[in-house]
Amino acid sequence: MNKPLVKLSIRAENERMILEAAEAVFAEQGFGGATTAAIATRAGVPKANLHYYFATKAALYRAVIERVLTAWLAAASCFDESDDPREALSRYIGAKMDLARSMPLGSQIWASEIMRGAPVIQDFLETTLADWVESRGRVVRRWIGEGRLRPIEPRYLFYMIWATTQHYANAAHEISTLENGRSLDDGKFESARRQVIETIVEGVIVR
Amino acid sequence: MNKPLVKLSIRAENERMILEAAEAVFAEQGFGGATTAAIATRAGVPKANLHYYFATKAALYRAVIERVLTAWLAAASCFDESDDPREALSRYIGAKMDLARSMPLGSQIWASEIMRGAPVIQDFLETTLADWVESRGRVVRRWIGEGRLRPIEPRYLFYMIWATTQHYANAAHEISTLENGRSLDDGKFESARRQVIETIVEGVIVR
DNA sequence: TATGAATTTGACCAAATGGTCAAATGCCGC
DNA sequence: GCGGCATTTGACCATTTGGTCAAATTCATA
Repeated sequence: MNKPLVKLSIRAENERMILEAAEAVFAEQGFGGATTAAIATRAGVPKANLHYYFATKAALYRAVIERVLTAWLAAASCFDESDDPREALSRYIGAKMDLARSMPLGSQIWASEIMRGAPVIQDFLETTLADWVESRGRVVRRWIGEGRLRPIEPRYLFYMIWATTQHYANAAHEISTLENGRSLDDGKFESARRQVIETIVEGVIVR
Repeated sequence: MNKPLVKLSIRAENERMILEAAEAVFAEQGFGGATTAAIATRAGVPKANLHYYFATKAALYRAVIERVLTAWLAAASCFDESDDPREALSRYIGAKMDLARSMPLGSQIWASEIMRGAPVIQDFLETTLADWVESRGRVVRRWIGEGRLRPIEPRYLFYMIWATTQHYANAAHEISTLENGRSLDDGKFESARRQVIETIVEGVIVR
């Protein structure tokens, strides 16, 4: 029998619980600082059970990273939804902000993976990401040629977008400390989102 | 005898070597992933000798963090060197870029400290940083009132500056992968620096 | 150069870590 | 309800970890 929408198979359900716990622990402690015991406890299963579903800590980590990667690709595709620079950039930056909002833990893991020298996602950086930067860089250069964008280096623009949007996930704790101890509610996040889009777009667009 | 400029005291010299090694290991592995053995090896001293100078791993970590904090304060003061928004922002952003360039490891440790929930620097966030944001936020609001800046929330501007500049340290590996495997040379870094300043300033200034 | 303090270090330890295993239990189609 | 598979789990293990210690060595200075 199979009622995936009502009750997932035992395997699927347990893997989901473990992945969720792993995401939280990896995000807060980093790969090195995370322990399988802590993850198991947080998931509410004995450690041996965790190792039944994920053979090693590294394999579990890879599974977590893969989810983030999928989400990254979805957001990246938003860049192509328009040929107008203002609109394309707005959409892309907005999608990245939403990603940071909806997957803060995944975004943090992404950041610390890169700080470690990307041992797991190096291949992704060299292939998919490099291609994306190359092709979207050409689009940006075309806009510059058409006099619609100021003469900028596309990569440095991408870095700025990635950095700023990710910051709302990576530094969520710092931000909530500075916002009277409360994390951004939906309204405040929405104004931050608008301001980030507006500032970057105004910063590069020719009026 | 005391020739501090030619030969530091044994203590000062060894502490420096250990701190340097610790900075590298903490930056790459995070607090949890770093081992005192790895730090000692990198510093070229036996582990027991490391513990002679720094009683615990946490104490060593705190000592490393303190150096970053000092550098942060120095850069922060650049905001006040002018009353003209374009100039003040340019100077501050430039100083932050230089900080990321000159202390990339420290910046990475800073970032992962905040991702962990700032267990060590929470006090700094609540006092010094909150005060800085409050007072410089007032300056930004004054500029807005004078019609020199577009109506923005100052904090979101600071977040953008911090995020973008730090990214050049945090994501140094990702960046060098995207720059044909070579890390930014002085010339490229200088253009990135210029573009970051220009984009943010143009993004918020009223012309 | 004698002396007390600072430094060095190999050997050691208890706790924590990632991971294993085999026995027990649950589940499901027949 | 039976047989075979998936799942669960406590006990266990080798290695690594942060940290200690006491004996040996070096240093500064009187």
